Amino acid sequence: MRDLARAVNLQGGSLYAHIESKEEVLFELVNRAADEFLNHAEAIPANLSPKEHLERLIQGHLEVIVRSLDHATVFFHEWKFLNPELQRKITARRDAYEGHFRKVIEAGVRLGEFEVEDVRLATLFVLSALNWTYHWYRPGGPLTLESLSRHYRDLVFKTLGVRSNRSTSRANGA
Amino acid sequence: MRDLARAVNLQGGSLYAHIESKEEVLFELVNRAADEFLNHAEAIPANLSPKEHLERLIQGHLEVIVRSLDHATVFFHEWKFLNPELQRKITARRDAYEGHFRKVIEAGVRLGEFEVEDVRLATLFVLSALNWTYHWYRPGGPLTLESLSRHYRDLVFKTLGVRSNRSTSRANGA
DNA sequence: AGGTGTCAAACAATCGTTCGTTTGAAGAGG
DNA sequence: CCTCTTCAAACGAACGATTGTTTGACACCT
Repeated sequence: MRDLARAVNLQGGSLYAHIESKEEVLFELVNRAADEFLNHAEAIPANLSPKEHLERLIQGHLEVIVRSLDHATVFFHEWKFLNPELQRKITARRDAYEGHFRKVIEAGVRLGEFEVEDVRLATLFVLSALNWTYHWYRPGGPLTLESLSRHYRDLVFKTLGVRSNRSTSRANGA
Repeated sequence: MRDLARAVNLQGGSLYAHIESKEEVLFELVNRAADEFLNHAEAIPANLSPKEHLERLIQGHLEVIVRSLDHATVFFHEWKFLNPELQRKITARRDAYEGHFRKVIEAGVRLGEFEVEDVRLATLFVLSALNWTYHWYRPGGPLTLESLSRHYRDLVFKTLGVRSNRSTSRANGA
């Protein structure tokens, strides 16, 4: 808390003129990170095909992680240190977010765009691959967000058994 | 430290007759978790096909995570709190472990078993999907390790563009 | 006797938080 | 223009608890 205070040019105790407790601040942090993910997902138009929709979900997800590495890290980990009631609020939002992915994959399977044995496991698999990005991606490196998004979109599509659209994956055949 | 002491029926300070410091204990924990992963990987026979080899790697990886959730959690996170020198020892072993996956994927691409644009990114993608398992898998639930391994193996194979072996993934087509 | 392991106590540092006081700017009344 | 009051914001010291670790005395085993 004293570190936080110093960051806004305050004495440790002075923070408590503005906040209730350390936990309240943590919740605010985690919850706003949840906002970032959910806002991206909810801003996607509803009339897209599952493939297009999922591509946007992937882009948004990676964008949030890459552009706000710290927020993503807090979102993925620190909610465990909230009290049970606040934890429930966060996990509810996380489940809602996962729902966006699951539903679009379900729709894709229904329309024959995807071919997947177990939608729940496939959703988990895909989201896992995306989430872990915060462990290794460092902005300013050689890999741009756009390049990462394209590669990961292709990998996800393969994972979900997309058949057509060989345009991008037929490059090197040596 | 007092909690650790109580777990072995000792007083807090008595621990220091056996250990150097808290950091030493943490390193031991993280390093032994690294052992678990590496031992599994190194026990795989060298004469397998890339597909078989990768399947064993996936099985071993998930087995370590599922059977020692706590160890895996510590391995994935707590190494960051070691001093730089000890951190290097851990990341070196992690890189070696990732190398097992990368090399087998490389070999698979070379032999035409896999079809992948960027081996590095594909390796990262696959390992990410596997690693995240510790976030949600809970032993004793409806999903057995064996079932998880099979599903994830199929998903990884699709991700890596495996063409043949439709035996397991042609079950439900309604 | 001589280690070895354990205890209880204490250590300095740090934690989140509280509290009484001071500060400084804004508004009211003359 | 000056005073007086008000009030939120900040200070700085202190709180009780907890942190990792050290110390010296005591007991046990060879």
